[in-house]
Amino acid sequence: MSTKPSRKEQTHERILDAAARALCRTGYQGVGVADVMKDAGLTHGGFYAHFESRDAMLAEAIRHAGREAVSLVWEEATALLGKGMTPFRALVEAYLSDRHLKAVELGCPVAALASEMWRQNDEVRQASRERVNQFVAAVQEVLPADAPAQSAYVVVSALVGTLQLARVLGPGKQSKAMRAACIESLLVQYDRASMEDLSSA
Amino acid sequence: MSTKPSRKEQTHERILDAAARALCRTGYQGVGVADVMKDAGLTHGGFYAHFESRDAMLAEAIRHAGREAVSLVWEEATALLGKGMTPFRALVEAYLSDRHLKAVELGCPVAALASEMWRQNDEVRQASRERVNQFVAAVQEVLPADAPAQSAYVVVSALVGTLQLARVLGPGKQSKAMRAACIESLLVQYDRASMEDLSSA
DNA sequence: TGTACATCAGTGAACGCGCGTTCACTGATGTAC
DNA sequence: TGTACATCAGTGAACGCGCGTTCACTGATGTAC
Repeated sequence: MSTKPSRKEQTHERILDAAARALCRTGYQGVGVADVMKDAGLTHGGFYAHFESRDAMLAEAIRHAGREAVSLVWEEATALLGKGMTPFRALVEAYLSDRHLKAVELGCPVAALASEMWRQNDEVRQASRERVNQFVAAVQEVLPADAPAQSAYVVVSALVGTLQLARVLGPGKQSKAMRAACIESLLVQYDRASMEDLSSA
Repeated sequence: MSTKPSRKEQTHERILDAAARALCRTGYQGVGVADVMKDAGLTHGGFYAHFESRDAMLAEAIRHAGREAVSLVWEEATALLGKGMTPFRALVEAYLSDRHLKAVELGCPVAALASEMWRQNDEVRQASRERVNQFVAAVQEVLPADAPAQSAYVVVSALVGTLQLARVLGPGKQSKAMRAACIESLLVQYDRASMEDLSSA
């Protein structure tokens, strides 16, 4: 079905890789056209053969960053599922794992960008909003069916807020303790079965 | 005790007002020296008589923004206290009020800046960290004494995350509903008395 | 298979612009006598 | 009270720099015959 990507498509992908990383590392305003191209092993002049504008690149980069983050968190969560955790708990623990805390460049763009999102222009803000909604939908998938409406939003807010604060305050014991407290709070609310496991252990 | 502020001190305060507003509106990287001075009714040349550098201004502006936010949220919370709410509930409802949602410029700098904080240089990051810690301390004050350790962090994360997401997704019914869900979740966890009021009403 | 040509991804110099910072200067304020 | 002078907050031109964007060009790839 999918044909082998052309030379240009491969280059495009490399630029997006660099752009998504820069986006999570430096924020929307920190992403420079020349730097991104350099990271992708190119000179800046070729940029406009790949994107209509810097903003168009940002919009694509957010989607790309979202895919990268899903793959990182999913990988971590799969390992935890293997240890017998519920899907909800695996997601929460993977999201607040040491690995995700440190891997800003390949991690969740919502955590990396949330406070800047509303300031962006329509194109970029819309792409950002979609990423948030996809995150909410993913959480919805692993929530018990009888969870109250809007629970997925509450969970996402808690995860994003906690990861952001942990990155500002940490690393250290404080970061670890506050992430653990967030996990416990979410399990108490939405995954009683896991909590009983915890307290009996 | 406090003497009348000098002309220069008054000017300094006007610059900080403008800087704090710009900071919450545009993020760290969006704050321009010339723009801030213009907003304060001055020309850009005088800037370095007031601050050693742009970063020094940012650090002061965060502290100023924190004071502004405390005053806004406190004012809103006081009104709710008058209606008989517990201090905890008043704080949570004030923080997630329509007014705070809309008043980005005068609102909480943690919500406005959290995802950018860890990227700043030592001076600015340190000032930001202190603001976070003061927020946590304020929440600690209104939490029941028997709340688990780290609860204040969990509450702050939830509040900050929710306000950020509400600003990206809203305004509209969705924003209102998700804020209400966050409030309910926090009351269930940390203010059972208020929750019983709610369910009996 | 080999040659001639068209296509096209990527190069690098150049552009206008806004930024943070510096500095010689101005004009108002306040002090000394 | 009035004059002369020192202080100092604020002005505006200038600087070097990095940014997003444009464009004429190069050199490699692929196609036609």
